[in-house]
Amino acid sequence: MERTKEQLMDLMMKRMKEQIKNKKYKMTSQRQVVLRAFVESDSRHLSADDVFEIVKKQAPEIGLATVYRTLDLFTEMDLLKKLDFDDGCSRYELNDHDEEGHYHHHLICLGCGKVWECKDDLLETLETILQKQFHFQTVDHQLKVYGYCEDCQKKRAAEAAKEAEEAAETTVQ
Amino acid sequence: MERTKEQLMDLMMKRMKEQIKNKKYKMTSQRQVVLRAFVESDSRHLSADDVFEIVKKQAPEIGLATVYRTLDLFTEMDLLKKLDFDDGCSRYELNDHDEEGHYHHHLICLGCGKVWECKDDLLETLETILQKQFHFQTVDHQLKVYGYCEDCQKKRAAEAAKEAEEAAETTVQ
DNA sequence: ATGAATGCAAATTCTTTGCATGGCT
DNA sequence: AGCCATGCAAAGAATTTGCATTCAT
Repeated sequence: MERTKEQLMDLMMKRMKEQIKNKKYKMTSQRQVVLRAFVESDSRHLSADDVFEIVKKQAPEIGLATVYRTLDLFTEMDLLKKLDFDDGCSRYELNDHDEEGHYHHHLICLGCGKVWECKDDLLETLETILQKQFHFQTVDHQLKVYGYCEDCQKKRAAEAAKEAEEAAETTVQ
Repeated sequence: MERTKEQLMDLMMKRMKEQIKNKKYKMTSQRQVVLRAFVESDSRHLSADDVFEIVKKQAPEIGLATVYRTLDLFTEMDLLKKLDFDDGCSRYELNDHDEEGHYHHHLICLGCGKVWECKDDLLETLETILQKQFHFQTVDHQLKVYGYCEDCQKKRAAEAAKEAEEAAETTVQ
């Protein structure tokens, strides 16, 4: 069950390399260093600037813009998850989805802003459980559900069909 | 069950006036106009700039800064709820919590960005229900829970006690 | 009359972009 | 070689702040 940081780094690197092969991306030292920042860091939720500060130690010449671009890319690659804790900047966490579909939730303290995590084995009477397990006094919650509405599902299906068709033509040629 | 816009406006105005009495706030025409923007608007989730554009028609001299300050104030007063749909700005909605504790959730389409609302009668197998009721294909969700951690609960309790004490002293004098 | 609220403009903060240069593949 | 990725600086966008003035109480 336990996994060392090296093993995690290897796993994430493997996942990055898979995607780099498929798509037209390149492996760069900057990208490795950014990924490592997340694996090594003790704090789970890093902002672009947090990452920048960490990464400058290993690669002093790196630019903040590169960090932003890398975070975007990793999010698109599903290596990271973009989060928002209402603290004025986007934060990111490693997306190591070991158990499929097991999200975790974020408890944000209105007093000190600290963020706690809780597994989602339980979407039962949420607040009762938060109270019991975390002694967290819930004031409010906001659930955001991301996905595709009916229209966009159709659009995407149509696009996928068209792409498949084009791919087939290319192969024939 | 149905409520006209005038009734809603009256209700919200009443709630504002209550708070203005208690605290040291003042009733201004700008604040009324901003509140009205939310009551009258057909779109439920307004950004600061949306509000600014609406409100300029009624009060052309108003400043964007005032809109921001008013939105903050209303949020603090619990008249509005601050939302975040990942579209680069904060949005606000009327907080008319008729049925206590009945939140609603936001479905954000990854394709077109449209936002849907669903009542929270049901925090059962979420995705199944979203699929059935909204034909919404869930890809991911993010639940944010706001409240107070154990430490802050203690701090707040202590502060409340101190304030009560001071108030008592003042009364005695 | 007093202090809170406003409008305006400048300042901040986070993030993105343009472009010349460097570095994977 | 080709072209993606980088660094830097400038641009953008959302939000906040300072300050003189206005306005509610």
